Amino acid sequence: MIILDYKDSRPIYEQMTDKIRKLIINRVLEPDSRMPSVRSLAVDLSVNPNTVQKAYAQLEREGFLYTIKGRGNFVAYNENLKQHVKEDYAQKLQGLFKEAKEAGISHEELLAYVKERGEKND
Amino acid sequence: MIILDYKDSRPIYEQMTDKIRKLIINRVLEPDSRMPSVRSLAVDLSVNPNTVQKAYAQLEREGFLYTIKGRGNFVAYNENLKQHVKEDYAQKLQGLFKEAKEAGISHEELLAYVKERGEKND
Amino acid sequence: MIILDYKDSRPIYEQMTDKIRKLIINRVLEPDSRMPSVRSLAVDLSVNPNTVQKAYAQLEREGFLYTIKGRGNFVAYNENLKQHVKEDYAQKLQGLFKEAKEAGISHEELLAYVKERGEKND
Amino acid sequence: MIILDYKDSRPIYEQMTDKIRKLIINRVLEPDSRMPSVRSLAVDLSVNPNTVQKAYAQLEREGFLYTIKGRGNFVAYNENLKQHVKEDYAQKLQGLFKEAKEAGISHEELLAYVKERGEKND
DNA sequence: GTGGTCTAGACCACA
DNA sequence: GTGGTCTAGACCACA
Repeated sequence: MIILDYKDSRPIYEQMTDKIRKLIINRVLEPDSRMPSVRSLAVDLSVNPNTVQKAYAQLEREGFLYTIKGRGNFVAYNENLKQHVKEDYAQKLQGLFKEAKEAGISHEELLAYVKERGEKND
Repeated sequence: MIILDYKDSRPIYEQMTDKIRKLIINRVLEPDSRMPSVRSLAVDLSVNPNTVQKAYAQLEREGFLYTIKGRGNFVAYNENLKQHVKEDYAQKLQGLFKEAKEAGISHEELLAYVKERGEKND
Repeated sequence: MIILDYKDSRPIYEQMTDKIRKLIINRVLEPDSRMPSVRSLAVDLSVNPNTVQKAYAQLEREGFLYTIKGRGNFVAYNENLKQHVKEDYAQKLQGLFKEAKEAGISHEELLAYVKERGEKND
Repeated sequence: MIILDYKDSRPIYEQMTDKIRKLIINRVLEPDSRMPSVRSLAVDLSVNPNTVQKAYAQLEREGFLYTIKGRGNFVAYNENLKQHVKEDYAQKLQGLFKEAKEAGISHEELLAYVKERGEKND
């Protein structure tokens, strides 16, 4: 269920970590289940094995995967992870609000505007 | 008033466009006032003239500066620009909310969390 | 009656030659009448005298002005000039049609489209 | 199929964008096909890689190319592009007609003259 | 002096 | 290998 968008400006390995992370958080990939091997996933996605390796390493650093040498990569979900993710989005959001404020737009103004926009798109 | 951060991962020319854009939007740089010349700003920031040139060209494309050959670059603020900037932040915010939602975090939950965090930091 | 647009991308001297040329062709500036001196026009338009000089020299080359040393520049209209101008526009138009054709747009298609557009703008 | 004209007053990168744009619009370069790499095209045309880079960046901004870092530049044709190009020529044509009118030449007169000229050249 | 273009060549992230 | 950024420095048109 990983679809890569080559026209996306983000690097491939980042698209992969993002998608896999979501799959883990939303329990689509079950805790302690085995991930596809680097090589097989590389073949499936028509991507360089280096790229898959890079994505797995990144997710391991973040605590979403753990590796057992010779056996493979496994899903490492635990409740703390969701908290980390929340922290992450909270930081990004605060950064965005701070930037907007520097550009003369309060976060109330911005939220009101987004709400209005959202309704149009419904 | 432009300080470059070489530890920042963003390219120098992008840091420059971001800072100058903010100065223009906040009216620190007045409409139709002259920007420092490509060369003088390059010397001030210890940066290559090409890099300043790239930043100025970008800002011209965005409508924040206009250029008169042989004369210099000038601030081109008009009221439409703030609207564009607002649109820009609104889009980013919607993108962030959408992503968070995919990670299992509603935008209400995220905003509540950010509010709580913000109060701690006060 | 010469208004310069500093936000126009064309160089100042070219804007000047274009405007003066039109004034001559349309008989606003009468044949054999005296043009303002380089210096006075430079002052009037808040422009470098070099720039006025360049414009006058260009118009002399094209046959729209003639110079009498120590007396000034004079309007040199004669019927041939209009023909030259017509030739000039005809060439530009053919160039445009040729380019459009290379981009896959016939001149009939283009003219039809412009006509349609024009009616909307009325 | 790209030939540069060093006697042309237009900058090299602009000649390149113009030629490539035409090749894309006319489907000589097929959608999603890979463009030559920045470096290889630079060598082929005996031009600096920065210059090719500038041309590709311009075409990306215009929507004719899309870039995948580490992979290359790809043709991004879609039907909207032809419409944009048509708009572009229509605007130029209207500008030309307006100018000619100010010089005392109606667009009917100009078109008739061009038609006559064209027949001579056949 | 001022911006715009270009070369030669380097370094980096990504694949 | 591939694109993106950057430096050092040159040359040109324009004012």
